[in-house]
Amino acid sequence: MSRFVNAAAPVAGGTGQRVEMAVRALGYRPNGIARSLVTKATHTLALLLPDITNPFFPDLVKGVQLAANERGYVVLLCSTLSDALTEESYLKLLQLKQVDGILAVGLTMRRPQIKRFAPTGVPFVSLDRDIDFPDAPLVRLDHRGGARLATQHLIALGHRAIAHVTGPAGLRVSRERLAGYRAALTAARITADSRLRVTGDFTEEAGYAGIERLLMEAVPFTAVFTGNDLAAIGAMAALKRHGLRVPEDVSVIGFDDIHLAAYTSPPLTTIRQPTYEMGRHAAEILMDTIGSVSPKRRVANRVFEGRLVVRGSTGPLRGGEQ
Amino acid sequence: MSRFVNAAAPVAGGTGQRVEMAVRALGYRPNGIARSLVTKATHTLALLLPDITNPFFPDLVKGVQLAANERGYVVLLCSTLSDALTEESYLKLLQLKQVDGILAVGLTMRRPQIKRFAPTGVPFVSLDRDIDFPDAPLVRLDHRGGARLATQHLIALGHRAIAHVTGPAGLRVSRERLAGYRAALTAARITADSRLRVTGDFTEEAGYAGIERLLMEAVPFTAVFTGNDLAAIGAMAALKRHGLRVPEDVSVIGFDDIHLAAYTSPPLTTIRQPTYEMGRHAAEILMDTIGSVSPKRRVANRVFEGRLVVRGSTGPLRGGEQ
DNA sequence: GCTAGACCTGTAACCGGTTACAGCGGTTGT
DNA sequence: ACAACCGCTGTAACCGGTTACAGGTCTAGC
Repeated sequence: MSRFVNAAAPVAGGTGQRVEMAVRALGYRPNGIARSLVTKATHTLALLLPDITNPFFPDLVKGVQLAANERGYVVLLCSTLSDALTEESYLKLLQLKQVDGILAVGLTMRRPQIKRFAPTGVPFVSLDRDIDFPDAPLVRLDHRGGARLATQHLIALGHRAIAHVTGPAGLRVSRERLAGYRAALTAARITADSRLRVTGDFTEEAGYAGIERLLMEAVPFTAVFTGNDLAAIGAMAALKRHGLRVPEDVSVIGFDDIHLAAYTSPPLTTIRQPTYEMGRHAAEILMDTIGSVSPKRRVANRVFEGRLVVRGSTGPLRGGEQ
Repeated sequence: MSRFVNAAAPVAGGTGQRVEMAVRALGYRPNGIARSLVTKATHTLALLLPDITNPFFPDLVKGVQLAANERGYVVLLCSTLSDALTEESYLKLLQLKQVDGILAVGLTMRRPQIKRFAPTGVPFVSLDRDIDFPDAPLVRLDHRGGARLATQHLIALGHRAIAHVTGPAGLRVSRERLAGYRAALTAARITADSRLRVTGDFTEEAGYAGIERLLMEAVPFTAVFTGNDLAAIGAMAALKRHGLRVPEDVSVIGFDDIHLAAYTSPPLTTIRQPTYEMGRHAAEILMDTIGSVSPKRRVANRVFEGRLVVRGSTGPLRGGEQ
């Protein structure tokens, strides 16, 4: 039977035909569970991410998905809601389900929980993780570099009073983007004014609120670099609401280059993150480590670079005061 | 063992402790595959959809996901790319993997393929399917009603020359929305001008191209109802590009109410589709039919209604000509 | 003509759980 | 004091495949 369906061993003509007839007659459907039990391979990858609703993720999921399918793998989607407990319970569930590998984006678990999981030996790769996961390759974006690019772009346009709406406090991504922003400022000999920095959380609401707060505190600024595109969209809405034009009065630059960034009004200038490629790459190195007999062959980490995409939301500093 | 981990039968105190110690000492991890082999339940749902990248889907996925998790199910995501062959091969793969149930959005498979799959008896529910799937409950939106609502809104604002950028030709969804558009026109005694109808495909590009085509052909219109929000966003970009203001010169209404509709400029008036709830509901009836011993208890179809969400992209007809 | 080897087929053990059933000690009722 | 019964524990069969191994034919070589 096994020999037949998998064409593993040569089967003489007559026998082959007989088996085939039996297969048809009985309506035989192979059972992958039984197979997995003995082969110990489920050809299933798990993808853990905080929330599929974040427009940043679908492209990544697609990359993972297509790469997986090409090699006959299937992907299990898990929404962690950025909750460490959910993450941990998922991890436990996934090893119960015997997935062949796990791919996680933005884990928030703390070290003790990781320690508990790490020894299980399930191949693991993380995307943009926040903390150290032993022996798991990491694929990530150079957030610092990207943020520097964004800020430099604004500086090149003549802006000096550049505000920054950050991502959620405590996330490494937020810190790195903030660091890039500061680095660019310092390099241009602009002293960073801490009043120009407001904490957000990567949502439109936070972008909107961030601008309102800056306006309320009456700190003058002519440009804003938001932690991501969603926040930039919220920021533009808030600016418009207060009668400020983008980019004439205030330039806005985001981060991620989500699909819709090209269709806002004005179209959003941003830092493009090669999301699809990152997902694809991550899935591929994961499947590579699954296939390899020696798990010791550590795959190197990989960092992708962001790219500046100039659209209509940024413009040169105007002569007058804001 | 089984008795212990599942607390199925009473276990005397002493034995319980001994087992627990052994579990710890040996680092025992239960194997769900072996369990599934005998119980014939994998606690896995599959969700087939065309392309996760379409902003309409993430909310739906989230609904499915959360509902599934609440009952201890896990979801397998499959991108069919709207390709009948991919759909069929996925279906085959899924029954190999012994998923407990399948949830499909917008299948494009033709009847013979369905016939081949149907007898397998895997619980199935479809969302917005295009063709008949025997004995599978269907959850869908009343697209016709929603489109009517949208068109009526424009009519109520005084518009009479209302264009429509449709969805992909051949999709039932497109036809139903078109039918709703026509029904509203007829009810208001406006004769539908076929030159005002242009075929799109639910993308920004199509919305953009649709407007350009209308403008090029110089058919006067003061309002546009696009097949979905993405197309509306593209349409607004095209209008702006040609110096037309929204909503002063042309009103635009979309369909779906994707997350970003509230943040376009102007914010998009649209028909809200309760995507999250639909996903949740679909997952729930699927799990219900899995649990029920008698598969004969057909769950009734369910149709959700769209709701008009008025934002800034529609306004009253201005006095002058367009 | 006989033996070695190649090649195919049948058989049985095994993957790691669940479950039906048998067995055993202890308690209760009379 | 004995039988009936109850509750817990041990055992073995089974889920549906894969795989190692032991035959059994058939051909080829000497």
